[in-house]
Amino acid sequence: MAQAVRKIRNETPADDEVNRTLIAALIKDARLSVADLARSVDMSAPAVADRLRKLEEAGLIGTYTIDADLKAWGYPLIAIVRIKPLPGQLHMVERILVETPEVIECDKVTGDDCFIARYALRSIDELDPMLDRIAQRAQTSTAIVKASPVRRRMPSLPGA
Amino acid sequence: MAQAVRKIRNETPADDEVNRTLIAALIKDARLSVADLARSVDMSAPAVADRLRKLEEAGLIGTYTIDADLKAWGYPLIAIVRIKPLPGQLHMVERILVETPEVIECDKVTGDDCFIARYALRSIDELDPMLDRIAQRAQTSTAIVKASPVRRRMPSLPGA
DNA sequence: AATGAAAGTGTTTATCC
DNA sequence: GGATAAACACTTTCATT
Repeated sequence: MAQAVRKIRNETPADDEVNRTLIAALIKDARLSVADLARSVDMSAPAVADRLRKLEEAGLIGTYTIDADLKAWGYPLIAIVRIKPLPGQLHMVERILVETPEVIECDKVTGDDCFIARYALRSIDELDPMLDRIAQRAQTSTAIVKASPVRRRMPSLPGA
Repeated sequence: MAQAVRKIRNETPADDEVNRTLIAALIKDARLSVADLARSVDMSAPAVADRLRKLEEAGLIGTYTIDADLKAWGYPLIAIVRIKPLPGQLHMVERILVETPEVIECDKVTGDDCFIARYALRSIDELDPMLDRIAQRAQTSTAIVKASPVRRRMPSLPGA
């Protein structure tokens, strides 16, 4: 009975303490072996491998990837730029943003500004040339990141 | 001679075609076995394991982690909020941002606004309550993400 | 949905080049 | 800095519950 109720409410595989533990462990170290993960939740390796497969299918685990400090990659400066394309220039501006490797993230948003882009820069000297690429096609407003009180993180898991 | 010159210019381990291949492969799938990575660059597994260790030490590989679509986690909405704390409220505002799990990224920036925060929201109904937490302490300006032309990515590797 | 056992791979250390 | 070999550990499949 309680089992049936639980099943109905269990919309995603993360609505389960074990799966939340596995995901939290993989956020910290995506290369942990299935054997290690299994030991940490006191289960067999095949059972954990099966859970991982289901978490991947459900999208709760999207991809396994690496993170690195941009400073170590030679990009000590981050700029956040609000971009308001001039009439008729929206598609061209978007294309330039997508094709510029220094643009490490770009969102299209509601409101007066249309795009918010994050640039990784090797030095402050790169900022002007970078913005010149869209200066004729958009109004821009730039902020330089001085500190990052919250580094990229995932929010609480569903059911946590 | 050429070897010596190359050594001098070789400031980081990524200034090397093999290492760039390894990093690119791990960005796509951080769980690739050392054996698979070794085959992809036509080297032995111990040699590749040694390179990974050095890339980790140099910070070019920071952490192995997972990425997931926030929709699959139950957060279909992203808001980007510019935050200008009222006089004397800066530290309290920063503390609230850090302690709010829905704030998945927050940068302190130059210019008129002080913080730029990214919120993951379960529904549009969550937006007002979320901003109310800092409304008495800061002026805010909110944009809702409609699309993401550039999803989080790393810029070009040094030497690439 | 989980376990245990077995076969196939992968990892790691030591040694040598 | 890289290769090989051997010991050890992990992964994956299958039969069972």
